[in-house]
Amino acid sequence: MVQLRMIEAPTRKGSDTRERLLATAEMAVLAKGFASTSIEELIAEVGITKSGFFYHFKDKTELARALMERYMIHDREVLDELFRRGDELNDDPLHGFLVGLRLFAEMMGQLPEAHPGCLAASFCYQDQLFDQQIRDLNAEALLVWRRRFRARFDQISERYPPRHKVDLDALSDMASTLVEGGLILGRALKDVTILPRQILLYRDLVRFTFQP
Amino acid sequence: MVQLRMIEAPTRKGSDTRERLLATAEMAVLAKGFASTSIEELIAEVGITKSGFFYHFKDKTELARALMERYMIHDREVLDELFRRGDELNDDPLHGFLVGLRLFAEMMGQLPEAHPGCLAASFCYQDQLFDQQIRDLNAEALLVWRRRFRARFDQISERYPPRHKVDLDALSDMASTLVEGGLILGRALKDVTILPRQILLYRDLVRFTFQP
DNA sequence: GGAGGACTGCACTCGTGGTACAGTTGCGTA
DNA sequence: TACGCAACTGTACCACGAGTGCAGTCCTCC
Repeated sequence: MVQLRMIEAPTRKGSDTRERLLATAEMAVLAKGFASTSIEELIAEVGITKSGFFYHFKDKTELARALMERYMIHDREVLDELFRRGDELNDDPLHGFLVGLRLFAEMMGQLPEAHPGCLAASFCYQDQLFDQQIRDLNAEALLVWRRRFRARFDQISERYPPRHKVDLDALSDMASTLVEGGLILGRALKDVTILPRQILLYRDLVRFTFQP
Repeated sequence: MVQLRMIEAPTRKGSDTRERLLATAEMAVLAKGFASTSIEELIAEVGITKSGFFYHFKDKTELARALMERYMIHDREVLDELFRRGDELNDDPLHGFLVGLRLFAEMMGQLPEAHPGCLAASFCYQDQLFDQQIRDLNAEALLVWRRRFRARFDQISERYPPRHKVDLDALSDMASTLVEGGLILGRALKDVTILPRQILLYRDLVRFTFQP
């Protein structure tokens, strides 16, 4: 997936047109939805012609797929950051994770104005517009979160056996659930504090669950 | 808001055309988004002409507003049900609430196939299509949840003072956050068990927070 | 029997996605 | 220095769906 960008990056005099199209499109899609994002507005913003657009994407569907792939790469970086920064401050899997969650909450609170939102959610509520391949990418983007959190909870469970029976898959999914839901509430209520506060509550739940 | 339906209900030979348009539109909007829901498909499904549609709604924006109003009425009924059924089985505010959450989880799990989704979330990710009035309705729909849950947590706190400092507004928002996020995950992963399991985890968090 | 609610029928305009394809520009390489 | 190719531009075109406007019809209740 990363290689995709390696193929087009070193060509010619840079040519970041494709990237600029994708960045512009992502903003527009999160604000109005995919269907209402017109090719005309994208090319006007980026400063190319319609033919230029269809040079980069054979049709609008391919734009959607490229958006999703780009989003997944970025998403993965955010996840890596979450786990890495906590762990480098703390060797213990539980406490490193708790530190990571706190940093994650801070990060989500420091975004400029209302967070733009999540492409996966946007696509999910318009999934009939897309083909199965894109829906699969969307599902995969969420499964990545589940697997990452689940692996961590398994690790934590070894050192800190949970005091009660816990649905660890649900606890793993709760992270993305709260992010998706928190972004929606944050946007609708124009309150950037909602998402970080949800994450801190999640942190409490994780602590209650594992800490002796 | 309820009166709106009283005005049109008793006229003529029933005439449920408007309601059928709204029901059809809601399904379509949740599947494809508002912009991609064509008036043509709605009238084809309901069996009227385009003129008939514009007799009921002066334009598409008014359809959006009517959808939102209809959704809020239904939403409120769901909320009432959640609190009422728990309380009629149990006088204690905490335990009544915990019972209500369990019933709510069961209700969400027994929906036919994948849950259709939430209009508020769909509209939120397409909010630039709508005017301020509709965005305000959308925010209000979410605030209703916050107020209802917050009032209940205040009530519970009196009898069961929380053991740690808790962000009660965040805990209240967590309900709608988990529902919104859970619907997204449930849809994207085609797994109806996700949402009920999130609600049960929420129930655990509430129990841990208040129960001595 | 007439008023009005609930439509139908028709004839438009306009914006946008999408197609097709020929032409242009400028950098890297042989 | 000529060639090739990436990265576009320009033009012309089609189909479809939102939305407008308005005259006409049918049925029911008073």
